[in-house]
Amino acid sequence: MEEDFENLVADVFSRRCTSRTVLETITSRWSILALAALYEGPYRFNALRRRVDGVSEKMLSQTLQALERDGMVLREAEHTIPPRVEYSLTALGREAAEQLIPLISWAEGRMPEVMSAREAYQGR
Amino acid sequence: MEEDFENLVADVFSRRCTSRTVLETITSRWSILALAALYEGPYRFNALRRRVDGVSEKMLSQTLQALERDGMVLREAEHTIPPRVEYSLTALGREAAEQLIPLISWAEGRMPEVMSAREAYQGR
DNA sequence: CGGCATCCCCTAAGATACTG
DNA sequence: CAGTATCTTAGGGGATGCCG
Repeated sequence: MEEDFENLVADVFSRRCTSRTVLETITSRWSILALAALYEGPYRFNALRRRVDGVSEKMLSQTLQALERDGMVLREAEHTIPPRVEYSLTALGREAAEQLIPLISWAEGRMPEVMSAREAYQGR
Repeated sequence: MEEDFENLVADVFSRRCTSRTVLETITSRWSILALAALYEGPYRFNALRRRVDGVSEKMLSQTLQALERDGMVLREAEHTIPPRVEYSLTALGREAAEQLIPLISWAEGRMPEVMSAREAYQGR
C-alpha cells in the first residue's frame, strides 16, 4: 500500500511515483516534437514524419503508440487501400502540448546563450 | 552556411537546429529533476543525490556536467579534505527550471487520467 | 565527500527490408 | 500509405572499486 500512497501524493522526486513515467512519456526526444506538431492540427503519419524532421518510421510509430496509450493522442484509421490514418491530440494531449510549447520557445530563444556557454566550457 | 542559417532561425522542427540539443539537455530524465531540485536552493552533491531519489552517482555526475557545460548550473568546489562541492542554478538555469516546473506540476496533477488511460488501453 | 575509472547489461534508436 | 519485422549499434545506466 505504500506504493499506492506514493501515487496519491504524486511527488516526482520520489523514485517510484508514477508521475515520473508521465513526465518521461511527454518529454522523450520525439514526443515533445510530435505533441508540438499535432498542436498545429491533425496529421497523417507520413505528413507528421516530414514535419518532425529526422524521425524514423519506427521511432515515430513507437512514440505515437506511447502517446495513444497514455491518452494524449487519438488515432483514427480508415481501413482502405491505401490506408489513411489520422493522428490528433486529445484534450489531455492538448494540455500537455501547452506545457511543452513555452519550453520549446524558450530553448529556441536561449540557443545563443547556450552555444556560447558551450564554447566557453570547451576552452578551459 | 546553411547550418548557420538554421541555427539563426531556431526552428526546433528542423533536424539540425541546435535548439534541439538545448531541449535535450534540459529534458533528459535526470536533468528535469536536478533543475527542479536546484530551484529550491543550492545543494551539495550527495544531498542532491538524496533529493533526486533513484539517481546513481554516475548519472548525477554526468547530468550536472552537461548542465554546467550548457551554462545552467554553477559548480563551486572547495579543495579541502573531504571536498565540499556546491551546485546552484545560474540565471539561465533558473529560467530553464521555471519552464520545467509547470510541466512537472501538470504531470503530477494528471497522473490519474494517464493511469486510467493506460488501463483502458490494456484491455483492448 | 565527491567524484572518476572500469566493467557490463540492456534498451533506445537507426538502417534496411517487407507487407496489407 | 502506414506501418511491422529484423538486425545492429551507440549510449544510457547500474555496480563496484579506488582516490584525493
